Amino acid sequence: MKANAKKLPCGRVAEPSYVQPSTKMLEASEKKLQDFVSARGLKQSKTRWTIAKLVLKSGGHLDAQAIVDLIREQNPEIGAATVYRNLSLFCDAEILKESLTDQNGRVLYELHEEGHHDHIVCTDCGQIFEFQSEKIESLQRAITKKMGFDEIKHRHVVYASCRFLK
Amino acid sequence: MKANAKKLPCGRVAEPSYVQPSTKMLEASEKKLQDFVSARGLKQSKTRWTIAKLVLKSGGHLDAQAIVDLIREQNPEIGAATVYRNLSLFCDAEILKESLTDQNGRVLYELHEEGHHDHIVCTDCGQIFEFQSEKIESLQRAITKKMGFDEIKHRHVVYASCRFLK
DNA sequence: GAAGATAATGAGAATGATTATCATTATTCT
DNA sequence: AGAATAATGATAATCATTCTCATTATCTTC
Repeated sequence: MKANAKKLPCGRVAEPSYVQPSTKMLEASEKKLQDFVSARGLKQSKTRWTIAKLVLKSGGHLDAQAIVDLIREQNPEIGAATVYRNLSLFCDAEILKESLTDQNGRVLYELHEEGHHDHIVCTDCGQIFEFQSEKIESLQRAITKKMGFDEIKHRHVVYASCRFLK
Repeated sequence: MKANAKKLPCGRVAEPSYVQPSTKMLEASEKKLQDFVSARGLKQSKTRWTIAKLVLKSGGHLDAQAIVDLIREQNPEIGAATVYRNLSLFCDAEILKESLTDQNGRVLYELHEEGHHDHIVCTDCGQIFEFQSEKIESLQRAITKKMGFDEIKHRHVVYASCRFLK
């Protein structure tokens, strides 16, 4: 069983392509945020860094509410509005992105990494898994182009079950 | 230019695969709703049919609010809550389904037709286009299966622009 | 076709997530 | 240190959706 494979509630093993962000990745994101703040003439804020570090460390795939809870659990003095404000700023800074919606239609945030991937949302255990397929991507690009569009982004989410019984 | 092709705001022509629902389709949906109501021991309601007919005729790709507006424009006496209640019921009855989210994350309803298709949302003109690719579908099924999941449904949405200038 | 049972409705209250407001605090620059 | 202003926290406002409840409409049975 690979290092990042996960034992599912059903007993089977799936291997989420998602991996805990590396130190390198974290540092790159922090630098990106740093640069963004400088470029816009914003100020350094202790609170913002507290939020950023926790969000990055969490690895993403959380909705706004879950992030608010995560932050406030350890920092009850930080207001919910501030968390929302910073999530929005993090997306502008491209260290986070809103890239899929869960079963309930809530947007999930994830780390803004290079390289595109799509998602599988497990409707039983709620976990998010990732998959990549260059074939699918290129087919999709070809179709989109043929129809006269310039693709900006896409969301390809499979809702699937890892039921106990087949 | 084909019958159902649309001239886009940018001047180019795209051909939405979506076609105004046929009489046959509408009748099938109405029968389905009829059967659903009977099977559940619900009652015939004039209001419900008013809503159903307008929604089906609209062809879908509208969010809940837009549907509420559509109904109330012609039937101000119908309450918003009733529209919501019926949209939910229509999904249970499988004459409608929630099958994609627009740029703003709002769920769009569309007619529950046989045969799956994916969507392109134009970020300029807001129109919804459909595409089908058996190749993409089968690749996706294979990947999902290999990862140990049973696919329930998927949402594959391309957000794309038909800008005036390339 | 009246009576009783109950589904359906409309109005408005309640909810829940997100955004806006505003006075206060923190940061940066000079 | 002082001025300028970004950032914050608390809370009000907003907005879509859901819930409540009294009333109305529909269906069944006789």
